[in-house]
Amino acid sequence: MRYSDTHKDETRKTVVQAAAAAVRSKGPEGVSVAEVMAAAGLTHGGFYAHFPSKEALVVAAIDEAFGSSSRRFARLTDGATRSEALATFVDTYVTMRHRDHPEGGCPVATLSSDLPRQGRAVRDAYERGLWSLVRRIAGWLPEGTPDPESVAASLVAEMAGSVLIARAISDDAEADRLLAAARHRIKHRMGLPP
Amino acid sequence: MRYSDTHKDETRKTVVQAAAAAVRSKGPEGVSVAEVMAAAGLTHGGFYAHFPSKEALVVAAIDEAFGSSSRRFARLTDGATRSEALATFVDTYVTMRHRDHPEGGCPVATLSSDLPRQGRAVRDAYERGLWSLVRRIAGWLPEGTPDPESVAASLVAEMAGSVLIARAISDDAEADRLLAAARHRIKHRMGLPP
DNA sequence: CGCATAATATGATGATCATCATATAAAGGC
DNA sequence: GCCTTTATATGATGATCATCATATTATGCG
Repeated sequence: MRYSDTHKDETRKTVVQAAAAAVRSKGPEGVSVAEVMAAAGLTHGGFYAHFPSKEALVVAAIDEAFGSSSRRFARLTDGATRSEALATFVDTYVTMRHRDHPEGGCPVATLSSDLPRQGRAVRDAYERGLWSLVRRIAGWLPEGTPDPESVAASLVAEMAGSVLIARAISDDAEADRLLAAARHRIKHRMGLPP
Repeated sequence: MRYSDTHKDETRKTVVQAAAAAVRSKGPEGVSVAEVMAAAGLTHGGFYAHFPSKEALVVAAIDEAFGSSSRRFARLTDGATRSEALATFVDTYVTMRHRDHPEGGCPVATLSSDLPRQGRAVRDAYERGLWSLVRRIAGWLPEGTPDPESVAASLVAEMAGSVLIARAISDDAEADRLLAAARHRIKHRMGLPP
């Protein structure tokens, strides 16, 4: 073994992270293999030593995107009560920062409309990530909430939809106003303090 | 004038309608000029006699998509009261039929994540259509609703988000369950009868 | 310090696509 | 029925891209 045992794995990880950002900012079709490799500091040629196809990269990128969001929220809500965690989530998600940084944001608010056009492997990866997000949120709902998964899915729908709409609005102040209103409405509905 | 005055206009309209469907089912980048022309019963060559660029076609397609949705709902809600119109809208939008037919559905639930990556002309067309949808819905809210536009935008967010999520869920029964739950929750919140 | 090999780079290849140049066809006035 | 003009078709062109074949580099063992 001429290179360290971990060298290739580390390279692969770098590529996947570059892809996770690129896929979110430019879409699965909008990004080229060469571009991702360049972003990872490499050239396109070595790509097929790491992935059997571009689709496999997209799958890994989606897993990574959901995973890193998930890890970030786990950190943010560590030790918080259910309602604190939920409030933190809403306050972090429905924001101008999220609107303006799709590359690091929630894949649901970035890839949703591309998804039905992707191959099965990509759709499966997305669905896995989506369910894990929904289940996490369902776990933050008040105990005894009936059908918590569908409530959580509705919440994700409204939050992601709000960010998507805010992205379509060119006027920053207007977008900000809509996001703030959505945030307050959601928190009010969930019985959270403003 | 060797062809009838309206011949070219009619052809153009056919092309735009084909594009409106194609853009929604395959995305602005996923669709090719030749494909759209073929769907309209033509070959690709004549395209530039009708449009200066593919982008111009996408703009026209988005206008048409929003316009035809808008005309359909105007027909459906003709003569209805505000709350009837709103209920009809929710019951038509948050459905499996809409989930399964993006090509004829709401552009918000189909193009949202592609949009930030498009050129200004396309984004402007989308924003125009989005605002007109939001204003239409705002007009159906109970009189005296404060900040009706942001309430309407939230509604669109939740409805479009629900359809997007339902499209990501491979299990039809599960998707149906989520949509029904979202529909009931939205109507309940708006004070509408189930 | 050189060598075997894993990791990456360079450089095709063939496909798809927007765009454009040129050729053909259709349609109504004469 | 023919001829002019408008509308459409055929057929490049150059760009981008996924994929693959081959060359080069870098690493640590002997």
